[in-house]
Formats: sequence, C-alpha cells, structure tokens
Amino acid sequence: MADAGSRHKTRANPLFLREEKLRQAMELLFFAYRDFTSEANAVLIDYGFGHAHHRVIYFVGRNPGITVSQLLGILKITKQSLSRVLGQLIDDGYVVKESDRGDRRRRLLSLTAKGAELWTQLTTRQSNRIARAYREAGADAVEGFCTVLRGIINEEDRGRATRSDAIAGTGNKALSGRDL
Amino acid sequence: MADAGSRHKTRANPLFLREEKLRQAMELLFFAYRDFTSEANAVLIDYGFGHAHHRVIYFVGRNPGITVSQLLGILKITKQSLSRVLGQLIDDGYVVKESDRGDRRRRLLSLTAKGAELWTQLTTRQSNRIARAYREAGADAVEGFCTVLRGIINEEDRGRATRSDAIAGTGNKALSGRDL
DNA sequence: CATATATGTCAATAATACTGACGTAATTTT
DNA sequence: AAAATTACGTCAGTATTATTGACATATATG
Repeated sequence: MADAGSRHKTRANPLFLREEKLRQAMELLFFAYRDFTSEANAVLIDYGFGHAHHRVIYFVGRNPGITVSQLLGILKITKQSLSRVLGQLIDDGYVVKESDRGDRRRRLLSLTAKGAELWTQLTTRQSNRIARAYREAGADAVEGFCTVLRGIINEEDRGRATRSDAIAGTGNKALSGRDL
Repeated sequence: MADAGSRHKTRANPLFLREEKLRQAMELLFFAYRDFTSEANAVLIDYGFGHAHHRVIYFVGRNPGITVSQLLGILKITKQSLSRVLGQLIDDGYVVKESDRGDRRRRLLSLTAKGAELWTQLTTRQSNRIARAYREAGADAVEGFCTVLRGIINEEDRGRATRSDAIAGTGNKALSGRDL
C-alpha cells in the first residue's frame, strides 16, 4: 500500500494511460463495427433480409462448397438459428445445397448467380469503406491493423481470415475439411 | 477495353491482391468482434442480461451524466429499444437516472456502485484481451490499428472514441452536450 | 402563446437466437 | 455385422433485441 498513489490518475501516469488506451480500443472497435455493418444492412432491407443473411451469404460466397457444420463453426450459432436463415436463402434462390459425393452425409453450400450478384453488391460497399480507410492510413498502419485484429481473435480461429482464396461465383470447391 | 485483362487474376496481379486484402480485413473484423463480444456475453448471462445491457452499462460508465438521447446517438437504436433495457438496469439497481438541474427535461444517467462493479468485471475481461493483442503486436502496430479503425468509422463519430476521459464510478460529470 | 425539444409509453411486429428433444441417413469403429 | 459416431434436419417453445407508429407530458425557447 506504500505506493498506492501510483494507481491513481496523476500527470502522465503510465498505468492510467494504458487503461485509457485499452478503453479507446474497445470503443473504436464498437463504432467501427457498428458503421461497417450498417452499410450492408441498408442494402439487405430491400431484399427482406437481415444481418444473419448477410453473414451466411458472405461466408458461403467466400468458401464455395462449405458444409453446414463448417458454416456453423464460423458463425458460432446453433443449427436451429442457421436453419431458418439458410432455408430462406435457398428458397429465394441465393444459395444452393448439394450432397457431397465423397461423404453423402454432408451438404455443400454455394451461391447461385443471383447470390453471387448480391454478394458482390454487399461486399463492394463494405470493401469501399475499408479501402478508403486503408488508403488514408497507409501501408504500415494497415499491417498493424491486421496484426492487432488477429491478436484479438481466439487462437484457434486466427488462420481463418487468411487461408481461403475462394471468390464468390467462381468454382474453387471445397476446403480441406479440418480448416473450417 | 484494350487492357481488360488486367481486371483478372494473374500472377501477383496487384488488383487481385488488393481485393483479397480488403476481404481479409472484413473477415478479421468479423472474427475479432465476434470473439471480443463473446467474452462479456458469457458474464452477462449470469445476471440475466444480454449484449444490449452491456453496451448501455459500458457507455454510461464511460460517460457518467450522459443523457438518454446522447446514449441513443451512440447506440443508434430507437428509444423504444433502449427503454426496456435501460428500465431493467434501473430496476435492478445498476443505473440511476436523475433530472438535469440545468435543463429539467433531460435525464442524466450514471452507474451505481453495483453498476460500476459490473462495468469493471465486463471491461476487465475485454481489456485483457486487447492488452494481450497490443503487447504481442507492439506500439507501431497499435497505432496503425487505431488509425485504420478510426478511418472505418463514419466521419461524424470519429471523435467519440477519444474525447472522453471519464471513468466508471468516479465523478467526472457531464459531457459538453454537443459532443455526444 | 406557439413551437420545439427531451423523454416516456402503449401496442404490434419482425429478426435473431436459444434450449431441448427427436429423427434419419451415412460413415466409422469395434 | 452390430454399435457408435457424425452430419444434418426439424418441431416446439421461449428470450432478446429491435423495429414502426401513435400519442402523452414536461420543459425550454422564440
């Protein structure tokens, strides 16, 4: 308790500044995510869809041939939750589901042409926002941005945002299975 | 149309790489936010609260004396949505609401001791995650991280994640009004 | 006094998500 | 080949977050 004073805010107290920086980071993350997602949400309303549909469309587009359980692993929601959203997307002709010929228990998901079009529409807006931020920040800042974000992600999922080189609409079937 | 070929994926095509980097950023943001929030959600379940309560607790703690409409401006939800959540937090003794003596239409929100305790519990876990990522990434990366995130946020809200120096539980009344 | 602002509230609805239970088909293990 | 596991689907009930629209009240401002 002799040095208790160091726990309080004083002139340029490094501990106080550290906590301040951490809270700032949390807020930046909140506001950035809020604005980043509101972009796409506006588009989706015209289609009668919501955030959940966006996430499904996005990850199916990015990973054509993804299985249902791989998708569940990414979204971290229950299959019952996914079911409704995915069902709608299939009914409305944005996503198709086909049996895996290797393991016929599996259902492989991919976008239709209509789905790929929506994917592009959604992704373009969001990547324009990122692109602008990247341009203004510069290459070094971008690298730092990615490094820190990767550090925030749970260790087991850190590979996910890099490994795929799939493009919506194009072939590029199947992920190696254990990867997702 | 003469140089149409440059729009397609070729060996180290800079345009393709650019798009790839942008999609990577979107995914990093998705996964980072997913894991960042799941941290606090787990705690909240024990209190019978959800994500929405967390956001209210957080921003009230960070901005003691914040008004209802300032909070709505941050959260970007309707007052009807806020009403239920805020009402619960007040009923359960985490938040207090008092009339502004200057403008008695306004209600100033702040945390009770109980609320500040929960605030700390929630914030500690999340800031530990950020702190670890910061430590591993280094100071330069952190700076880049903040710069890019700020660039992603809508221009009118960029000041928000920096301006406040309020701490949960401590005095530090009122924001300048126009700021939030 | 008229108007605008800040807040609150009633009602209906939509979207996302959860738990729990159960069923079926295909594959893997023993 | 029987048993166990995996992948998927579905029915039912519920919680949480959020929306729109309408209306009410108190206070402040011109």
